[in-house]
Amino acid sequence: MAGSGSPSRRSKADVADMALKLLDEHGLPDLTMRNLAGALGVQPSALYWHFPNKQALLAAVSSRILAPVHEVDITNLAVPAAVLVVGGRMHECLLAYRDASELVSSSLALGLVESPVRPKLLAAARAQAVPDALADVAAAAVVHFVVGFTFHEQQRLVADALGLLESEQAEDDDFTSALTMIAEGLETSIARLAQSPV
Amino acid sequence: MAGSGSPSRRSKADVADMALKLLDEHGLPDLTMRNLAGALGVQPSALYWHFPNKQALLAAVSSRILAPVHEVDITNLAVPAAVLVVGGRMHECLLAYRDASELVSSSLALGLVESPVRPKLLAAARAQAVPDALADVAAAAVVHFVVGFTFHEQQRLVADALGLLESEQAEDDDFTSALTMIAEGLETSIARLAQSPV
DNA sequence: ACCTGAACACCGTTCAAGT
DNA sequence: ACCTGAACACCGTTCAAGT
Repeated sequence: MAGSGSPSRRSKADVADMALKLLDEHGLPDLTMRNLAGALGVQPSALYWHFPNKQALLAAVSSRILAPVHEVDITNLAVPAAVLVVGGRMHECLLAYRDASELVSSSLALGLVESPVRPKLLAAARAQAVPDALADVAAAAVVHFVVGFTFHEQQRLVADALGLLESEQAEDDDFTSALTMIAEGLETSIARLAQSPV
Repeated sequence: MAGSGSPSRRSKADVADMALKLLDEHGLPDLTMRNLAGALGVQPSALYWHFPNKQALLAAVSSRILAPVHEVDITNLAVPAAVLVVGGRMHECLLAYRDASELVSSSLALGLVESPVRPKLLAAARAQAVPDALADVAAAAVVHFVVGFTFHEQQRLVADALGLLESEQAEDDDFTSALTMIAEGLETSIARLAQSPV
């Protein structure tokens, strides 16, 4: 009875929080402006006071999903080890919410949210006197691999839920193996650089 | 005057061809069932005789885009070299049509089209007595990296077209560098395997 | 500052019916 | 075998107007 009589206006953060909740509970296709407005007890048009359009809203949700990646400390790690840690952390973040990889993939591609991997790897590279260019290339390989792999992984989750696939396990091992492959390629590049520096 | 009086029924292939043309000329957002029907001189509902739904249509378009990848011959190459060739060819295929990477990305993730990279790499691996499992992991890394990188690349093309970005060049060098990194990681894995085989 | 109400210009899909 | 016509149940977005 009490607590719903007030006007109870929403903040930008409230809207993004509810969007993340809807994403996780009902998936990206059901995250419509109309459903979101309904969940907030508001008209669809009200959302356009907080965000200029749906893409901007989705970018805000993407930032929330990726936020924990910024917290990892990898400055004292060798660069290949840093690749494994930051890539693994990003993988966890994307798996934490339904359809997160699809959402983040498009936000990243549109340039509406920045990859948390690049600044992390650049910091590690500078602490070890590894050139920025190499960290950039590694960051590109890692972020595309992680997002793409997790996207595929999450789609298989829904296919499994529909009972369409026999679950081939060892999915997570595949992720680690492939990420390790990228890290080892980076190690080779660094070693070659040490022999004939620029 | 002549040539348009006949009923001129469409085949499944005609529909997919026109869809690919529309994709390339107007982009994925404008590739709607209604626009496609209009371009074919047909009612939207007619498309559902040829394809059960839009996803199936898009999968057929994805297959057409990726078809050239099947033609590369890599059986006589070492596996890391095969990675570079097949990855590079896939990159070219995705760049050949507007928004192709976004389209192929979702078709692959939904499992509606199969990756051409995996069978190619498996063939190369078997010819060199490299274990299937390693080729599988490499295929996953390559396909996700290539699709993700090209997706990002194509989004930047539209941003450039809108005059939003100063064109930082060397985009293609970045692709090759990162792909090479994956290939070198694979080489390390193979070398380690040669020292202590299963 | 934050929201309503109503409208605009679209979507994908279904299905009876036509030829 | 291939397509029409009409409908159903949706979308994102805009904008004047309210409080």
